[in-house]
Amino acid sequence: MELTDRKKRVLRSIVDLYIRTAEPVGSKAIAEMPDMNYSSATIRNEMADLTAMGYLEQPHTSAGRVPSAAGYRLYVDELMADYRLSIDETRSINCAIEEKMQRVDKMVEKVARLVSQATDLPAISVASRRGGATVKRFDLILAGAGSFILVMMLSTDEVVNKLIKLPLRVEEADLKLLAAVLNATMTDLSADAFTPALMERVMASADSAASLVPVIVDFTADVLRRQNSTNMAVAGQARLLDQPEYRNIDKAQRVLTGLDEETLSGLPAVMQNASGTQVLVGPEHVAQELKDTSVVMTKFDIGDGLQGMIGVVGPTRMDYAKVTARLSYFAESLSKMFNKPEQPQLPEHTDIDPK
Amino acid sequence: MELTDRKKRVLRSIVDLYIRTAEPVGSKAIAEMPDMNYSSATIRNEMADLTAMGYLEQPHTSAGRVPSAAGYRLYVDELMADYRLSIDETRSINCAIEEKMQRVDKMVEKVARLVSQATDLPAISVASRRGGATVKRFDLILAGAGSFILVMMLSTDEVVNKLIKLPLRVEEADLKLLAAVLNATMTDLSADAFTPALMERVMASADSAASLVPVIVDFTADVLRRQNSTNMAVAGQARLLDQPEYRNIDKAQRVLTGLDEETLSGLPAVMQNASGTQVLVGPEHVAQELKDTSVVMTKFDIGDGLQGMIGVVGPTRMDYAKVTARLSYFAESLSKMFNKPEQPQLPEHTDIDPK
DNA sequence: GTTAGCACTCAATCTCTCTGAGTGCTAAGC
DNA sequence: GCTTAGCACTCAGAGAGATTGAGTGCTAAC
Repeated sequence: MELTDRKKRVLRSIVDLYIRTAEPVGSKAIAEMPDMNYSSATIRNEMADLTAMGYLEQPHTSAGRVPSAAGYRLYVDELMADYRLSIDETRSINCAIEEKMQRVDKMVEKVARLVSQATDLPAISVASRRGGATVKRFDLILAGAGSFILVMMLSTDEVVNKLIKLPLRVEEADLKLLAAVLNATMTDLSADAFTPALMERVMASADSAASLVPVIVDFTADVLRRQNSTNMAVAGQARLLDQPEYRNIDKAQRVLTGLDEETLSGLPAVMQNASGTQVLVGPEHVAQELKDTSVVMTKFDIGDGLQGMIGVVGPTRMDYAKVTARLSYFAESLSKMFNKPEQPQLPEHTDIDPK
Repeated sequence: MELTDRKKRVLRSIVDLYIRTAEPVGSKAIAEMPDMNYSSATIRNEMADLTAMGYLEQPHTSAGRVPSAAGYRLYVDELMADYRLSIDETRSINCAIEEKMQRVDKMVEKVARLVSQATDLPAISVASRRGGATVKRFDLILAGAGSFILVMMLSTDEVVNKLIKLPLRVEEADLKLLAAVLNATMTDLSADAFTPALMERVMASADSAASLVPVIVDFTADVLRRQNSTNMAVAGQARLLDQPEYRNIDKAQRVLTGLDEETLSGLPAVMQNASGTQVLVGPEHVAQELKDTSVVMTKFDIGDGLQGMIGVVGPTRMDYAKVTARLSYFAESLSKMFNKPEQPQLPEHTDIDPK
């Protein structure tokens, strides 16, 4: 059977209406729409065809039709109209973003909260690092009898440090020597180069300071490994319960259980090679728990070798056009914000962890 | 009317049973309990009295009784039996804790998740700093033409750093001078000492390096302020829906909305002066959204000037004895873990933020 | 190809009754 | 004077029909 233009128009109207009402859509409702100059019987025939083709489903005989996953897919890819953000919407998104974002983890949390607020749905926000970091330079600063500070400049232009306390005397001279050794042997190595063999080699060259080596090597490897880690936050889970499909507690619970950082950790991978805004409809999903939801995600650039991602989780019947529009605008604004010219007066980014 | 011993026994039995069943408790059920050698009629009289005294409530005439907030209060403070953890329980808590916890923010998240798992309820975990930090020492390391690294050792024994890039040449000599000035004027000052006046004083002494001062002063003030900040995580919100009282979506939604970091930020303050495990029953609450829940919280010591806190949010009818027991055990284990003798082989704590 | 008409289906809603758990009160018993 | 058996009363909740109405598929006429 062929998917005529009229069939597409009918399908589109059905999805639109279903998105608004969350109720199965009947032939009469479609026939009565302004641009639809056919009787309900005709629409009924078309609907029967669309059902046969797999774009619609019928909860039970005497109910209207509901879009199937394939129906949504078609809608998202071809049929849906662009949603234009109102000035009010852009303004409220903008001023939400304006606030300073300092640490990455806090930033990720805040972005998640903002996105959730802007879309009235649970939101995810991720910051992940591209590629492996290496150490560009080591410095050691004596800090007291048995303690010194290890400072590492990374290839990402970040600086990482650690106060190391040992139950033995540390001399200024040892540190000087050790720093030289470290800079000679351990710079420009990625995380997986930190093997026991390397450790031995470094210890051999370190001479009288050999006892300090293990702590440093372990720590360095740890930091590099951690550089590849991703930061993720979820916010606004409770908003899911605003959606009529989750008035059913068991459904709601299943989805809410799936809405934590651990279960969602597979999402960034899906976006890896994708660009622009991505819509995952129901069954295409990663996490089992989310099988009757949809996820809309989009990437953006944070700068400093970081890759940002924001996304929204909602019922399969969500207003894709609106959500996509808001998400894209959000992503664009965030990209701009993070990549705007640096102002020398202000710290451009912060490497602290107020433990 | 006097609260006789028998009345207390009846009340206790009612709360116990209600905690188990989540159903209003009738006189017959109490009368049939092993140690209760009275007829249901007698119990009925006692229940009528307890209702008059405000410890019980009646959903409707022909239903049983339900404990009121006052009833729970009395139960928690006086009546409830100690719950002994089974070996299995302690073991599973222990091995959950065993995993290494590295960064504070990650640690807080993980603890929240563990606590939630151990109690089957949504959990909160907080790490907050006691008292104001100061800088003990400044170091400046030249890192390139227009950039240098600022390293600060704090009174908390933490080390914080920042790579500063400026659109001007920086000389080794300037940095030496500046470091001396900073160490002379800006050490041992708490966050609120960082006024514009201080900035001017420092700039005056900094001589040729004066242009570097603003960035440094701002950053330092910022770090010190941030040192007082608290880290909070919430986990397992979805578990709330396991509880029969939250089969009602609207109730569930209200509470879930209240279960985010922002709304709960008032909780730590409540614990400020309290010690041991604290039970907040319903109306005594901070957040409006949580008015028909209870919160059980307990403090523990993380070391390094950090104060930990874990808590659980659940229906007013939660198994206080069990939750309290698990929480206390958890807190104790965490205290032990964080304060165990340092092992020189391993980094004892980490000050990085892999932005 | 389109549409009016009609018989059919079936979830949802409403009404009504019934059931039983639970109560309060009274009067008899220890 | 405390305890208890007994009884009348209340009322939420479950279950059984009956009713409604939105929606369908099919057919025959336009």
